[in-house]
Amino acid sequence: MAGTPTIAAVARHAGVSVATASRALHGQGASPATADRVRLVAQELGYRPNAVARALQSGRTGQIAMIVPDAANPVYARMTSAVQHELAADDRQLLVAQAQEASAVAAAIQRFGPQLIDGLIVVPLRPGPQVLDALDRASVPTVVIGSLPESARQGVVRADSRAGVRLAIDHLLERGAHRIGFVNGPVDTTPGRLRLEGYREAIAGAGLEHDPSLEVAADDFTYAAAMPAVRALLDRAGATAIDAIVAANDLIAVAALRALADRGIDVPGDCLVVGMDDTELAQIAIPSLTSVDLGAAARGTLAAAQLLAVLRGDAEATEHTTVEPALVVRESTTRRERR
Amino acid sequence: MAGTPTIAAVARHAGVSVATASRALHGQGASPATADRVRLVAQELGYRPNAVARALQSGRTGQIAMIVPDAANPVYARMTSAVQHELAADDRQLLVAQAQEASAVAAAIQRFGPQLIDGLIVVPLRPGPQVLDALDRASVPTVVIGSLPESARQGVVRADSRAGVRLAIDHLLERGAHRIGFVNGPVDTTPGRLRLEGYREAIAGAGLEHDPSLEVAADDFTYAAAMPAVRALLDRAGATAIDAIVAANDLIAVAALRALADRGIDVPGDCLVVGMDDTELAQIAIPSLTSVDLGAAARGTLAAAQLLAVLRGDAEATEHTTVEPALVVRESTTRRERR
DNA sequence: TTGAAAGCGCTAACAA
DNA sequence: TTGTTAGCGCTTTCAA
Repeated sequence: MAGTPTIAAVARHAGVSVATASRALHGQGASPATADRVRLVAQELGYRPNAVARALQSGRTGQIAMIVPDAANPVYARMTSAVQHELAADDRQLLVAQAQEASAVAAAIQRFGPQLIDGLIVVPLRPGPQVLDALDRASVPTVVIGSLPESARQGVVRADSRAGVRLAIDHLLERGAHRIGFVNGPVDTTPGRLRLEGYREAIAGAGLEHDPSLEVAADDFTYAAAMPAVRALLDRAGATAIDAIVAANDLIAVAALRALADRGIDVPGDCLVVGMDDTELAQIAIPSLTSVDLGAAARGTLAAAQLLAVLRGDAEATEHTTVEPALVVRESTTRRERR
Repeated sequence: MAGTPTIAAVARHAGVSVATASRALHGQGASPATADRVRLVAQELGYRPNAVARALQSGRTGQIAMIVPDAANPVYARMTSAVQHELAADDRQLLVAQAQEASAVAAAIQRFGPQLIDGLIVVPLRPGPQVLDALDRASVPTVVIGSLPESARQGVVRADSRAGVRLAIDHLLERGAHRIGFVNGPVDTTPGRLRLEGYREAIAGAGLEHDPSLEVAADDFTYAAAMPAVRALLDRAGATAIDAIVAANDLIAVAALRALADRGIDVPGDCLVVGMDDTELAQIAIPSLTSVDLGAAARGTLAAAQLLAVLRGDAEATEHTTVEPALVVRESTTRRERR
């Protein structure tokens, strides 16, 4: 752009060398008088330092990229927002990309090579060989939100999905549920696998027998994908036979609410429902949704903080952290009293 | 990073000059044999071009920034997603920032100076003098999604809020509503102002008298902010006196559904409800929500396309486009037949 | 305290 | 077809 004044222009107008102008603007090693004059000129000219030139010189851009599976899922909106907030405190920008399939995630990671970013936060649903390989090749410090092998060189912040599901099921048992259905997301994803394990452990731990007909998996962690899965569960199990449903996330839980309502099954009167992630959706739903907070915001904050620490050289790049879940009880598991 | 090979390393290993290496990799003006050899060496070394250096040289980074008021509102998730999709086709990255207050928006615009971006898409809720000024100072081509004065130098893509509200109200009148309440967002925002105008026009156009007690405004376009506003409306107007509610967006509409349910008022039996934006929330809600599609995705796509055209030099920077609204009818305004 | 000069990694004139 | 050279805007040695 011809219109954008460079530091050379500022220096010329101020009658100093480029180096002096740089020092004056940077704040170090120029006489107060010179510094003031240069700053004034810069102001008048509307000088703004060119971030690209500075980045080339310094090797850092101040930008962090984040790859999430589904930007439309409120849980990632929450996570992203937490990351952005944490980064803003360090005056860094967040760049969000969306990729779900292993190949797309790998491609996205590769694309952020020695690029315009200083660090990377990846939320992989399916951390298979392809993704792990791409992560190992990433040329900037990387923190993963999700599960990775212990040996992984990347920093990891994870939820405790299994404990979360157990929390949900213990709660349902307490409220008198006996036949608890489970609507999962895809089992080939990390959360899908862990949540199924958590479900089976909790059922077994309660002394209930394992009934495969109570388990069903949606093709995706979305409302649309969950609907047929929920319907299949209700058809198969016989609607009255189920007295509670645990959903692998809030979108799936809301689909369950809808499917139950369509069949005239009252929640929580005839069937209890628990979601996971504790997104805004849980408050909004009618009835409002009991949900397991898997610490989305906390994970985002921790991941961002860890990445910043690594970039500052303050921390090991490979630290693994786990965030504890918490149950938030709402109407979908509470017998009605008022109104 | 010491580990990242530069083009100089590739050139050395291939026994050619840096310029030849660049040409070989770029695909122009090198002999096939040389090109193959250089590409092979680059492959072996794991060479990845440094985007920052390229950007400094070419003056473009391939990055577009977008500033939205509220990343958690599904309508912006939708818009952002559409933009990202459009940009990806041109191999560009999207950088999303969140800012709502005029000062924050202005600051965000300023921060993206001769920075790491080639273009900017801004979605301002309150395009006051401060924001307009910042927009005029933006050092990259900018497209605004929202309303701006005709004289604005920026490209503009806008929804037709007024027509949208009219669509909603005509629909409600058709379904027999007589006393239609309106739950707006903040009136000092562009959508708030236009939607209120649309409401009044439509009411007047139908020959109904203007009743200020039917109008209420939330402090923000969110579920939480809408709740007290909806309650105030119901309290004030007398719950039975209202037979339909138009909400300024889906989040507010869902709050209305909740407040009505809390009072035992059946939707759509006793009161019809229409939302705006036609987000995923409208499908998810129970009852599902009739909503006016203001073309969020279309606006995103158009804004991105226009920005790309400007960057290519194919288009005027100041084009103004309006997207037509469409009504999507669902349960919240449909008397029940099945189930 | 200041200036001259080198260089970050790359592309593109200009010569050869 | 290839190499040499300059330069994008900035920071930072090294001298003065």
